[in-house]
Amino acid sequence: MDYNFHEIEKKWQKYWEDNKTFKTSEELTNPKKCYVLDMFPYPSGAGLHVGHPEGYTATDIFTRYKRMRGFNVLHPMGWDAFGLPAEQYAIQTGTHPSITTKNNCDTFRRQIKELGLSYDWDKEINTTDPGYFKWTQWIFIRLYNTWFDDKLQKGRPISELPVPENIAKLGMRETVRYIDSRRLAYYDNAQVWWCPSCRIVCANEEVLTDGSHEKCGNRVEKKNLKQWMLRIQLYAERLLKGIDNLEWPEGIKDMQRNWIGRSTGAEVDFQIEGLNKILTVFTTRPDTLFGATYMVIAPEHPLTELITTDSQKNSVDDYIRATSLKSDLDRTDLAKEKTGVFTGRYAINPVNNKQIPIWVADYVLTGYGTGAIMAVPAHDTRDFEFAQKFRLPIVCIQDPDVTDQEQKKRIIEGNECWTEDGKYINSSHNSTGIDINGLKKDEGIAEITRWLESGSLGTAKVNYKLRDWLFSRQRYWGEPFPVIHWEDGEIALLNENELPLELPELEKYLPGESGESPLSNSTEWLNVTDKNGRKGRRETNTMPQWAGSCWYYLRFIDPKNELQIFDKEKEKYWMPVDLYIGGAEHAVLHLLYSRFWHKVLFDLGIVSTDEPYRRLFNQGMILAFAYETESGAKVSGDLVEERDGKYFHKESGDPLRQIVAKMSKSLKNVVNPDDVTSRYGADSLRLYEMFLGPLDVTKPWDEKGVKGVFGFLGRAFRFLSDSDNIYAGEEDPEVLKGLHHVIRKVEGDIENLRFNTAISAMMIFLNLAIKKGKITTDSASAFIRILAPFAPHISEELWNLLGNKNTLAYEPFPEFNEEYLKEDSFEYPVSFNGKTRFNILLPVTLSKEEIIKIVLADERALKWLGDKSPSNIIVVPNRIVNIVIKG
RNA sequence: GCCCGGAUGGCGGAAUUGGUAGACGCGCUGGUCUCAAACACCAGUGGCAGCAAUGCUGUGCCGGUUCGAUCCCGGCUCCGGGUACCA
Repeated sequence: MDYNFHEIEKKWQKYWEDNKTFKTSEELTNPKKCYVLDMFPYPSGAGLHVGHPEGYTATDIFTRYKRMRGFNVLHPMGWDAFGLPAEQYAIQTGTHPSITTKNNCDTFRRQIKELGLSYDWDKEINTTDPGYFKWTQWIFIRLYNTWFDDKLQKGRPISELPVPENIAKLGMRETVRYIDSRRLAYYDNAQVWWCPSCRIVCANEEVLTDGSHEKCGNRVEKKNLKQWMLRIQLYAERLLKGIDNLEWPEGIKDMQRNWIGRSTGAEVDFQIEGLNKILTVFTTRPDTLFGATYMVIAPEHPLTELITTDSQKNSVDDYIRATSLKSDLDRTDLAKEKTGVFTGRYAINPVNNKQIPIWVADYVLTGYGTGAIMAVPAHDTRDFEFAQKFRLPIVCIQDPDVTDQEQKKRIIEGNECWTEDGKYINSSHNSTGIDINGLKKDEGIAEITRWLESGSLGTAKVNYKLRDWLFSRQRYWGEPFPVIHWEDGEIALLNENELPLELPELEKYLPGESGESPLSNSTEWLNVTDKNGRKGRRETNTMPQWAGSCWYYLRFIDPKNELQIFDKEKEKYWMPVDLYIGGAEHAVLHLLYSRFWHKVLFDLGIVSTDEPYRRLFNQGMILAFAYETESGAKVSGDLVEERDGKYFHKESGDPLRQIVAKMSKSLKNVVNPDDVTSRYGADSLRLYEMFLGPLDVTKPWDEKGVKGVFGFLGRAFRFLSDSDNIYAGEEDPEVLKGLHHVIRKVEGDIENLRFNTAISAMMIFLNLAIKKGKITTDSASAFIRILAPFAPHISEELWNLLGNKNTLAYEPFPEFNEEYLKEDSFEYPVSFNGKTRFNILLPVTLSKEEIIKIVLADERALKWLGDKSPSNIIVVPNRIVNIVIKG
């Protein structure tokens, strides 16, 4: 019978849909549960590209396998549908984003269904649905009404926040201000990145290192705007610690750790000479205080103006003005050349009471630590550069652990910077009583920190790079904040029963140039009056796209619940997510934000687990071939022709080079899954995406490669659909061994997400079966069931042809039997001095001595030995024989 | 600069983590079928030498450990990702 994949795939997709084959069981009694989640897509207008099915197929194989192993499976799909493209389209065409969104979702859903993915479509969610974002707003209210108890390291309801007496005494206004200062969500005047092209603020994380906006590629600027912020910083330690117990790729864990950027050190107070003020610095190296020869404060530091002496005022003001004009891009770009100005003022080094000058320089950042540093040029490369440029003293206080005497000399003389360990020198002082000479770094840090704390000159301190999260955008197509700004300055949140706060209809979607959201155009929606006649305006910013994706995995559990965010029992049953697969581009932001929300919800008793995603896996990107000329100019795919395996420009005839690049519209190398499905079928597409290589690496798409798996499926179908090849009775021992081998291989490979080798093993088995010409019904049945998670349509059809009436989706996955895998002989490779010379088939029961005897008696061994005798013979049972000959 | 990956035939990739390098697939070559092509099927296929048996060589480069190294150690080169004056 011919492999008519069109018909087969249509038939079974209809069957699954009609029978709701993949509907999640609402019985929460099966102790074996498995929640398998894909990173849900933003439904763009372009439709699916071949990158999407990669992750989706992987999770689908995993879930289909788990179902066959008796697990109760939750495997949902939905749409992260708020976002800029739909809004930009609305600006251009006037089409409401909800219409665009709906159309795009319909396309995505159709395409995904055509891949035969076993989602429970009754669980579908859409972040733009008021029934969904009602609960996003609800969580925002929770964040607003939560404070972080530093002692307990836990978020608690704001009603439980103790207000210090000295603040309560100051009255209502100060009390409210205090409480507001502790809320996890706060409204603040923030210096923010502004993208003039998108007319939107961006989170720090959305600005690339070259100063461009991640979304559009245009330059961003700094701007001061009142914005909503989330105090993710307070959760830094929890977020960091939580990483350790996760079954995530180590690389992703490292990225999150680096992003949180914990560093331990101390805050040290320096008296400012001639002012009754203290300048506090953060340092990771308090042990190097004796080498601190100057200090630096950031230009934006609040004390800068005060510290500056009259004589230095002009030059400092000029410097501050110059840095404020520099974009942050320039500031980091010019990292090589340090700049700065002396303030005219001195501070007192607490370890030796020495006067040290205070400088202003933009290599010190306002946002990190205290915005001021003590500079130890001998032991910090940045300070060293600065000191060299401005001829500031460089005092070495560590005898470096180096063997090179020349280098040692340079370091001790202050001509080279040393940041590694060494014994302290020049590190004692009579009047302060401190002496760490001779100690090493770890001891020195501990000793000085103890000394600082005992004299109340400083404290041990932990700092994090992680910044608070800028949580508002000047956009229409996002979740509205459930917030009203009253004319008297009060900020009030809506009551839960007023949710969802929906978006108003607009005529114009264009945001204002100065940074106000398009929502400010909607006067009817915007202006509110309370029952006392007090006037107010709604918050016109909307939430960033991260908001909806921060908690969607929770809503999938109970998507239609109108009364609660989800049913508590269901949450308890399904959480945590057992396997989460998506692109590595979300390694930091989405996963960190999401973990943060989850921890807050956990602290408030809303969810039952501390972490949302137990096991994470990142699929690699799928690249495509592209073409460039000899000079490296890229050529659009439709202008390329192939002749004899070489590539030429269709118009100019110039020879072209084949390269591998990201799929992009401009290169015209985007592969549309629909094209592949129509030519080879969904099963082939699925199989090929998995066969291409390991799931986690980037790999190039090669259309020709699909033929390989298509051929495999075709052979499988023609062989197994022909009843002449299937017989009842005893299986051939070789086939039986092969079958159990492939069962074991596929089972292990699915658990470890190594689908490429699983497919290869199935190919090997099929080749064997075809060579033998026939297999038993039992073997055919088992083979079809191990193929099913990978290529479900063809498997259902073959299962049906085998005489089964029902879907195989819940049939047991075959178990391998160790008995059939046992070998009674092994073909030993015999090597001489490590080089394999011949193979010899021996029973596995032989002892080492017997093996040596037989091998040495073999005439091939005699040939290689010649007249020499072996000095050593190594026998590794069922592995290898190695004969060592000296000379 | 720092952190994390990676480098294996013409190509995508395998290799039980120290034990026969190149599984499986693509491509290519030859053959069967066909008027021909496509499909399908059979055989071959790392490189060099040889009619062949066979030999030599071979996992980015240099060195080391080992009976034995794609795998471990030291030193490089190149490529990819992340991050960047974070004190």
